Amino acid sequence: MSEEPKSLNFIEHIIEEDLKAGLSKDKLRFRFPPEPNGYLHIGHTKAIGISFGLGEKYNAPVNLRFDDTNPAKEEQEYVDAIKRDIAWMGYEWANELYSSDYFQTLFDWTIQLIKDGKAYVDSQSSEAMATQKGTPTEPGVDGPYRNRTVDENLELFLSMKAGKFDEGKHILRAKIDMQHPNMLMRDPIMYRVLKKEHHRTKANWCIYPMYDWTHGESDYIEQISHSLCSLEFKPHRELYDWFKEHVYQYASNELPMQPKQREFARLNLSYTIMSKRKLLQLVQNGVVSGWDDPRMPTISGLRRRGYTPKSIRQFIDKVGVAKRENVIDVSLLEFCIREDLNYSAPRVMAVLDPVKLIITNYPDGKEEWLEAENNQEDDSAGFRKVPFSKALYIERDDFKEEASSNFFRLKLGGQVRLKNAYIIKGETVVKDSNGNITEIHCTYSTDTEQKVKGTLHWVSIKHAIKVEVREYDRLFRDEAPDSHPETDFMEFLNPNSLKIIEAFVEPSLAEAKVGERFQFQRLGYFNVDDDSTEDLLVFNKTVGLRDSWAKQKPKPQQQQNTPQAQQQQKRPAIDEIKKLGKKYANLPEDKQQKTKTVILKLAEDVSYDEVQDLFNTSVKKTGTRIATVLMLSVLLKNGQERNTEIEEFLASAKADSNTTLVVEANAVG
RNA sequence: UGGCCUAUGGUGUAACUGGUAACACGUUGGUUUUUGGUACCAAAGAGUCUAGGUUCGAGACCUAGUGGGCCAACCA
Repeated sequence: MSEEPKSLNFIEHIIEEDLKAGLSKDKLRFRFPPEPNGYLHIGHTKAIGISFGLGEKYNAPVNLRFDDTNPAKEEQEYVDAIKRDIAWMGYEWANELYSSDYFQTLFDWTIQLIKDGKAYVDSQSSEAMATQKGTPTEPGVDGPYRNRTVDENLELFLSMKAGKFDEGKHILRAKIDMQHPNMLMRDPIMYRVLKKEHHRTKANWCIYPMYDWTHGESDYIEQISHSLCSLEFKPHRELYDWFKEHVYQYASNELPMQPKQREFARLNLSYTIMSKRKLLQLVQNGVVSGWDDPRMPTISGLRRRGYTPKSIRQFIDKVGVAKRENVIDVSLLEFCIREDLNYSAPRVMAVLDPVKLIITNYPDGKEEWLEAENNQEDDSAGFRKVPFSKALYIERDDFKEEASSNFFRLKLGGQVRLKNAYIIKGETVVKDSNGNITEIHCTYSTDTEQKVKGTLHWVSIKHAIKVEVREYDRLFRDEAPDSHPETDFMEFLNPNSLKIIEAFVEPSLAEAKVGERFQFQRLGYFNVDDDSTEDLLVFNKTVGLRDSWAKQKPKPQQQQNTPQAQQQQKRPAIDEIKKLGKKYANLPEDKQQKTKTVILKLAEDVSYDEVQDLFNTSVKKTGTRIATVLMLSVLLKNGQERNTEIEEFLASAKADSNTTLVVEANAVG
């Protein structure tokens, strides 16, 4: 089987070029560097997929390195959860490492930097330092302690390490350039005093290195070839390189490889939030049951919801890697899980919203065990038996007393197939005093060869198992809940994101184990939740089946073409015309006429100044010039006075080689 | 009043050293079907933000403009 040569993303291009330029393939090494301060979410799976994916592609080691330099926020619980999630995704790390393992090396290098006059101790308040630092648009100024002697710096720093100072009294800064246009280069902090116990180094240290100092040097120590991170770290690269190049002077013999940081755009998913801080808020406020609530975009939440590792990896693969901001539609994630489960999930029958169906010509006490195919997509899946009897449940939705011919389900006088069983015909209904249907009566026929349009799923009431089904909707009603500066994301919470249903399933599910996934036929994919007990099975709805019937139902009132309409309204008329004009010359004649009418109409909203800008459009851009002539005709008609600019433009248009342009220009006169 | 990144169908990603846009999701039809699922077939949908330039030729290169993003935590 020949694989299609898949096109490379920009990171793979960089690696290929490095390889071509002489980098030995066995020097390739990657890393995934989470901070253990929260659970991994779907956004992280992109970063994981990129670095571990590269490792698989080039057969290179990938380290799992915990970036644990802030004892105030980090916990062992998160370390464990992160390892569990990455392993579940099916990735294997070469080494489990911690930045805290490098604290001593980092410290030693720091002493050298101080001796070389590249770092100094500052003893001001954080406010004073912030003021001196300037803003993105204004340069900073040097602080009063910037020119301490090497000896003084050394002594102070050693005292910091020895615990002689309280938090906040002194910090160590790199000495770079307070006027630098990149704020990160304005003497960034390297160490702060933190008298906190670290989850690994315990009380060994009371000074802790900052991210920029630690992260790059950790890459360097591990001899990472390509250090991949998300876009917001782009400005850090300059500092990353600064530290790296200085340390390289001390260690190039033992550590010859200088890592290369490259940045990609992080993943955003519509209708979900991707900030660890905000996800923590949902957990702490009890909005969800925990980090692994099936509505959470965390890996553990998706796992509990029934997503497979394969589907998530597939998703990440389809999403691609680039540098522009993006919002992925959740429908792509849903596609990936359906695609996977379609091949692997056994089919069963379950009724979520039951109504009783009595087969009047079926003998009272009789029951039959009929054969049912477990998965028509998988020949090895085999068959099982399902019980059939006189009284069944079917979905309330699957019956209407009367309906048009495009309703393929059961109606009075109509025939329909019961999946894996017989063909039935709707006869009468029984209603309660409110007019609600309580029973449907029908007759059955054993001639299953007949062609009928609809097939329904069902369960035998006598044999069915009562279970709990949890149906989920999106957690937020807004497409981008955390992108509104005015409104807190919590305002967009969907109050109906969880629906608990009492449902009935076929008896073969009695043995279902936690985590097992099924297709409830005609409904969707479900898995057995951790909350299941001996007495009650609990199912999560992972995702519904595609439903082209549901799509037909919404009344034609709801026009959903709003995005385009909005775009056109927002766009200034002049821009719209430019765009139309650009392709004008290449259009067939009938389309040209239509476009012309549109341009003439839009031109009513265009000012002379806007048109004037286009007078010196280059000669070869005929379409734009035709549009300009058309706009001009409207302006002149509306009272614009002729001036020399206009005359010159028209003259040049009349002299053009393009006949359409000449015709339009002559029409203006 | 600065620096950096970015701009391709509705969405996401492609287009090897420049040779006139491809794939996936979604959408819409159709065929098959004991799941209104799956599978299969087909269609619509962008001419690559705008302008200028280099070139025989630009989505790609250069310049400017515009839109979007990031940068002022003793967080990572």
